[in-house]
Amino acid sequence: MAKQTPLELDSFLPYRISVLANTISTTLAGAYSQRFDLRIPEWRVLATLGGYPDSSAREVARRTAMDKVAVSRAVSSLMERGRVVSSIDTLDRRRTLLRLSPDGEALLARIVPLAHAYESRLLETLTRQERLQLETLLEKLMQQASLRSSEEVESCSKRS
Amino acid sequence: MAKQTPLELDSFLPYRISVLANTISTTLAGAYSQRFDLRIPEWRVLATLGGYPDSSAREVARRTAMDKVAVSRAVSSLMERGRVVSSIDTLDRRRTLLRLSPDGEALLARIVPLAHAYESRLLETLTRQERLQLETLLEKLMQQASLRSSEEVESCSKRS
DNA sequence: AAATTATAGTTTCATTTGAAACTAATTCAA
DNA sequence: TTGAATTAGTTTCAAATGAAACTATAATTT
Repeated sequence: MAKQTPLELDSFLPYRISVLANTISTTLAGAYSQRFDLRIPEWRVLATLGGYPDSSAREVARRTAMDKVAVSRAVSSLMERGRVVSSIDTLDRRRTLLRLSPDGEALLARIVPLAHAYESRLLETLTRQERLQLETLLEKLMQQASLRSSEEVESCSKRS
Repeated sequence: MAKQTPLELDSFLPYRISVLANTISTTLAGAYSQRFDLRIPEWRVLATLGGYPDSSAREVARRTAMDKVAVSRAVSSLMERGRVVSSIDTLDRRRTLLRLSPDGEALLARIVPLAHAYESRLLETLTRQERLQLETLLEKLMQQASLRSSEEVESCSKRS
């Protein structure tokens, strides 16, 4: 032990969550990325358009918490491969409405089971109760995480 | 609802954890990155060397789950700024032993409270019980996540 | 209705990242 | 012990990412 609590990285929550998330993303992406030639941002757009056809890029960005550049690139790539088709919104010609092509639908239909299987695997060692707890915890953490977290943190550092 | 369960991204666990982790990392990094001219990989190396002086780059990589290239770059940058010093291991001259300089120690001492404050903030809405549950859940999830997750997933996709 | 401001989306450029090749030291095997 | 295989760490190159500038359309102000 050192001066203060020396910050054991292994038990530091932000770090643990980051490692967990990374492991999950990488593992899951590994299951479909090369096989379907689909990177994570594309997968997210695909899944979103599956649920919300005729979204604009902006709407997809909002739903996925991706930034608009990432969405733009993912959409281009999906369109090149014929997985997404677009049409101009006649009411607002700045907007492009996006939807899956039949190919895109088919691809999504193949990946969804993979995704669900992986999710099940993650959850399989949890009891019913623990799954409910997880729900609660994710919600609470997400809420705290996205608060402008600066106040305490800043005041801590102002002096020194 | 569509064909099968259409994969609502908002309730898809891998996605939720990824968004949470991203939000946390970004927020936390925002609190020290520009102020101390320290990026996330550097911060991780710094924190690790604080706890485990005279680690080799390899050891740091293992502890932080970073890859060796990232460690190498972070170490270079920390050394340029005089925050880390190195010495060659006389028993194995391939290895470089790393430790914090006094400056590095001082920097770490300033950031640790910020990190702890942010962690506290994340946890502050959780009851004592929920914190224990979180502990259990993170462990279980991490264990499942890092299993070669392929079996089920692959078998699912082989056909179709 | 002309000029200003705002919004949707793309492109550009600079930075970050990762994989693979590389250098140097060590260990193992014949 | 020489030669092959390992291991530590760095460098190189190509791909991914993000911020800011840019284009085009729409909404607002005067």
